[in-house]
Amino acid sequence: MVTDSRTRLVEAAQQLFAQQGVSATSPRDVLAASGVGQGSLYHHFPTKHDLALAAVAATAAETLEAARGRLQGDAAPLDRVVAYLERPRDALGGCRVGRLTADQAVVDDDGLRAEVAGYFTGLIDEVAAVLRETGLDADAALDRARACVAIIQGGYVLARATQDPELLRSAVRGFVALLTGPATA
Amino acid sequence: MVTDSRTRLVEAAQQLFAQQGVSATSPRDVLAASGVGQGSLYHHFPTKHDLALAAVAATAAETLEAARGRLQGDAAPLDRVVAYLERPRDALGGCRVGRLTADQAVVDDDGLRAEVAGYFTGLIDEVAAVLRETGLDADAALDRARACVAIIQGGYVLARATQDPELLRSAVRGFVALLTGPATA
DNA sequence: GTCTATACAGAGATAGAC
DNA sequence: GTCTATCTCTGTATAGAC
Repeated sequence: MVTDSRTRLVEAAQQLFAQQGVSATSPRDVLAASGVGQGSLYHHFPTKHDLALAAVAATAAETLEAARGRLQGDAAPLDRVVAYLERPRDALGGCRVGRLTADQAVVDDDGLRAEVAGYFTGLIDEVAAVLRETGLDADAALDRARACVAIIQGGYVLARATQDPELLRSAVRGFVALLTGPATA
Repeated sequence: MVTDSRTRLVEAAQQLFAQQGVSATSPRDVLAASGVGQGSLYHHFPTKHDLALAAVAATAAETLEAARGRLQGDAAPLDRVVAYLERPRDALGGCRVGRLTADQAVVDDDGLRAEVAGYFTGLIDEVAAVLRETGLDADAALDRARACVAIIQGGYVLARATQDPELLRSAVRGFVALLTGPATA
């Protein structure tokens, strides 16, 4: 079965949003990338907003699921968090979800922002749950989980600003050294 | 002496870029905000790119200077870093410089990106220098300085995503607890 | 469901008068 | 140096045939 127009449109939009953001991506761009005709786009998605919502929701869900997979497993809790932090990333591309927070049109739209917010709260909750397994109390685990997620997002910013993936790795290294304590530092 | 057109244009552009980013801000927006006429804009800045360069450079320089001021002083080195991290910030607005890294047009432009990169490398160097005063070796200080800068940038992302300034403060709290060690944690 | 053609606003810039 | 008028291209969407 050939992929249908609707699916191709959403997948093309996801890719373009990851590269250029939502505001900078036009319906025409999506049409060209998907190979679908103009009539089809506006049949499936009456407005650009409808398409954006579908694409952002799909990206947020996929990304959160991947992270959840990594944070679960048999390894020791702290090791799983460190493995999550140190996982290879497309540093120069940036986070497909996090970058959207710089797009004012996304933040100003309740529907789009809810998808982005859901990704981050879901990810933070997951990390916090793993940290609590280490014996940390709930409040400290939440602060520390937010720091874990923030260090990745901030590392992306540094890497993109300097066009040097090493800055993401370096920031993570500095953080992990603090996280694992004097024993490993 | 009344502020001249050129200055008013740059200041208006700085404000608009902080709110909407570079790509999303049109020359017309800048004209309206500055109260200057169209002829003047294109007299002082032949293209939008010229104006963007002037405005981004000004913002990067101002922001870096402000940070330097905070990181110098008589307090103990680690206290100065913590004070820098914990300083009140416009969490929902985001970093005026860092947010630009999500704008592909900025990253793809060597001139604009150089201004953004200069801000971050300057800031990181400053933090690293202060951390070395604590006795940390150069490599560890650099990793840790990058983590400090990244935690702020990442905290902004979380705060904007959830529209809740508390997430920036919480991420910083989690990081500072690790940074100041068991003594304060 | 999909196609082509068309509409209309705004972005970015130029022209030429003052 | 500053003004108004104008130009072209693209973003976003609609119309109506197939």
